[in-house]
Order: sequence, then C-alpha cells, then structure tokens
Amino acid sequence: MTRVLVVDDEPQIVRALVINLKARKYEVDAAHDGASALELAAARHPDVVLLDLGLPDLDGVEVIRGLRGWTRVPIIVLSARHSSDEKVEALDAGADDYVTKPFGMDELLARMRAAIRRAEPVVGEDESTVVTEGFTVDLAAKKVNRDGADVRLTPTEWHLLEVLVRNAGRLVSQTQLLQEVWGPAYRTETNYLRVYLAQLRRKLEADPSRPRHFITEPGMGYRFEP
Amino acid sequence: MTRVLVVDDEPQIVRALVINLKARKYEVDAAHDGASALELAAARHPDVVLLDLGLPDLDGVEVIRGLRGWTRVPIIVLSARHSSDEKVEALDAGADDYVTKPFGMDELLARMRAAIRRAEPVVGEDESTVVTEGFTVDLAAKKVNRDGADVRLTPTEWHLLEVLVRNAGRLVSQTQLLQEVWGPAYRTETNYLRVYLAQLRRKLEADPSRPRHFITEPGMGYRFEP
DNA sequence: CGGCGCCGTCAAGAGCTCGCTAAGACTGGC
DNA sequence: GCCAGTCTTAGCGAGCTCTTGACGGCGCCG
Repeated sequence: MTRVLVVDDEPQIVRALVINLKARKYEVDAAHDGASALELAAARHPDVVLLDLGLPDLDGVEVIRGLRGWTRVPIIVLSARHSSDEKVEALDAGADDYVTKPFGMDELLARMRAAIRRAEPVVGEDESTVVTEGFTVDLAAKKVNRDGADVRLTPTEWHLLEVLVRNAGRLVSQTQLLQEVWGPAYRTETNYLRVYLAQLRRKLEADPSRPRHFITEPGMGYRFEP
Repeated sequence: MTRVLVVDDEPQIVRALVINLKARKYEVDAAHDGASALELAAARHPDVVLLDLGLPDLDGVEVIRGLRGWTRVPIIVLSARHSSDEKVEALDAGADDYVTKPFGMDELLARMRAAIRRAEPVVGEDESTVVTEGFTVDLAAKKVNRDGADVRLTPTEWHLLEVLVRNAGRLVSQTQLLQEVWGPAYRTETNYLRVYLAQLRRKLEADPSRPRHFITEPGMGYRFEP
C-alpha cells in the first residue's frame, strides 16, 4: 500500500486530504508542523510527502532540506503563495513539484501518481544487493539467492527481511519492526516476530538454531549482520 | 551539456524558449509538430522535453505515449488549457510535470532543473530486444517471435508483456502492473492480471501450466525471467 | 533455589490468493 | 446492422499464507 505523509497546519485542509486519500486506498500519516513532519518521515518512510510551506515552527524550505539530507522521497509542495521566487526556491531546495492552492483534487492525485511512478525505479538503484557468506539479497528485484538457488519468501517474510536489511548492522526495535511490517495497530504482537524470525532463519541461516545474521538482542529487538 | 527538446507549433514561443535556454547554456533542439518531435527525440536523446499539447498533427498525449514507449526522459507539458482533465490525462500518460501558459521563465527553469535532477541516476540501457529459449520480444518493433513465426498479441496483452519485459528479472507488483496497463483507477482489479497472465502464458510458454518465464510470486506480483 | 519474563518452536484452522473457465458486453470494420 | 475479435466480469477448487494458542527452555533476579 502506498503511504502518504501530509504536512499542513490547517486542520480542515489536513482532514480533507486525509479523507480523499484514504478513500483511494492510500495509507496516510499527518503532521501539523515541521519538526513532527521530519520525525514522522523518518519513522514511517512515506512514498510521497505533501508539504505546506506555511508551517508554524520551521520554514518549509528547511523541511525540504531536512528531508533531502537522507532521502529522495518525492516532495510535492502545496502553497497559497503564487510568487515565482517561492516556487524556484522550493524546487531548487529539492522539491519535486509545486501546486498552488486552491487546487483540484484530481490534479493533485495525478501529480502524486506521476511523482510516485518516477520514484519507483530509483528506489532500486542505490546499492540494491546485500551479500553475506550464506546468501544474497537483491532489494530491487526482490530476490534472495542461497547456494545458487532462489529462495521463495512469503510477502510478510520478505517485508520483514527488507526492513532488517535496510538497517544492516543496526539494532531495530520490536516496536519498529511490528509497526513497519504489520502496521501501527500491531505494535505489541511480539508473537509474530518470533514466528517469522524463526522462518527467516530456517530459510536463510546455515544453522537456524545458531543464527549468525539474524541476531536477537534480548528485550530490545533484532539486528541483521551482513 | 544538458540537451533540451522544445516542441511547440507557435514560432514565437519556440523562439523565446530557445533564446532563453541557450543563454543559460542549454543545448536546444526544436520541433513544431508531433511527428518530428518523436523523430528528433530518437535522434538526439534529449535530457528533457518541453511539450506543447496543441500540436497540428498528433494529440499531445499521443506524443507522450510515443516517447514513453522507449524512454524515461522527463517530459514537461506546456499548455494554455487549465482544465483539470487535461492535466490528469497528460500526467497519467507519462508526463512528469504540467505548466500552464502563461508561465514565468524562472519557474519553468526551476521545474526543468527539478526534473533533470530526479532523472540523473538513470543507468544507461537500450536493449530493445529480449531473447529467451522459447521466444523473442522486439520492443521497438512491437513484435513477438516464437519458433520462427510471429505471435499475435492483443493491445492489452502486448502492453502487459512490455511492462514485464522492461523489468526483466525484477519483481513487478500487481499494483504497478495494473496501474501501468489499465490506469490508476484499476489498481485493485487483480482479476485482470490473472486472466491476461494466463493468456500470455498460453501464447508464449512451452508448458503454460508450468511457467518458466512468467513467474508468479504469491501475494507480491509477477516476474519475467529471460 | 524458585519464580518470572522472554524467546524459540510447533501445529492447526481460518482466510486469502491464484489459476482456470466460460459467458456476456463492447468495439471497430465491413 | 452484422460479425469477429477483444475486453470485462463472475465463480469455483486447490494450495498456500497468516494468525493464533500452547508449551518448553533459558537466563535473570529476588
């Protein structure tokens, strides 16, 4: 499911956007200021960001720079200001598109689709394969190879593996894993993690009872070691 | 040097754009109708296309489709029409941005920079024919050959095949396939995929019940293996 | 030493997705 | 207005995945 981060300080606009997006089967997060926008973007990894420029705490352009520091997620700026300078500044700071209010929902959705479509292939081109002694993970092709043969993973297994591999070497908390793979409502279902970690280890570890790559940090979370 | 293709049938607009772009050290080609636009794009491989929708010969959307058949070059549409439908249609056909006339040159340049910046990490590829043990796909000629004879595909079958072949080896999600072949409104009609994948397999696989090239990844999508 | 929390393992039913088929709706050409 | 080819839609069985609960082992702490 495609995830959208809506950033705007006017509640009624946020509400309108959220309702429209959810009706079209997007998953939506909302932030009402720049700080929480950056936080949410880091936590949820949205596929596209809709950003209002007139935020109470940070200048909108600062938010763009903050995001561009670590991600290429498409950013579509929503703004009431028509001034050409504003547009140029936002676009050069790293925004992908600039829509002036008031805008038609159809147009915004089309621009979102265009932005997401463009971003898709890019996702796959940044160091997309991870290699360990026992197996190889190709994030772009969504393939796992072990001893020359492809390993079949179920969607949930793959999703879990993806999150761990993207954070290779780092500890990922149980809450974070559950939230990314199963969604915010499952943050306490640690059962799932135990079951699926076991399956991943069975499929990928040389000795599943002695994991070398999928390491448990008791009481904290899991870590993938290349 | 960055190369720009300007497509517009009004000479004075073309002249204004050409002068402005050349002053900023862009290399500029110009076309005044759709046919020569497609020709020039193929011959010169521009880094970005500025496309007016009101052309004398082809509909602008046709030009977009023509380009998208073989390239991902950024396309910025310039149009005097403000209608939301036009924008949606152009964007969904594959345009990257839509600017309504009259526009500020600064803004257009900023949007060009944004479009080019996004396109940068493109890795060169132009393999227009793909060969497998059982059959051959010629993307440029839109032909499929099997055992020496051409295979007839319906438009929808071809479109689906094209998307899969373009992403050879990579997994393509159901949502992505539906969106590319049938359009954004059909993202949940997984029925269509099942029907058309079956037809493709029947026409191209040696043993349709045991596909070797059109592989299903349950719950995730489909993958074409050369 | 005993209790408690956390983790790994197993198994089974529910629920979903896929492949397949076939018939109706639609389109463009004649 | 008819016809052939194409697209849309529906329903079914088979197979697989997800979910869920229960149990035992291990280490930590009182």
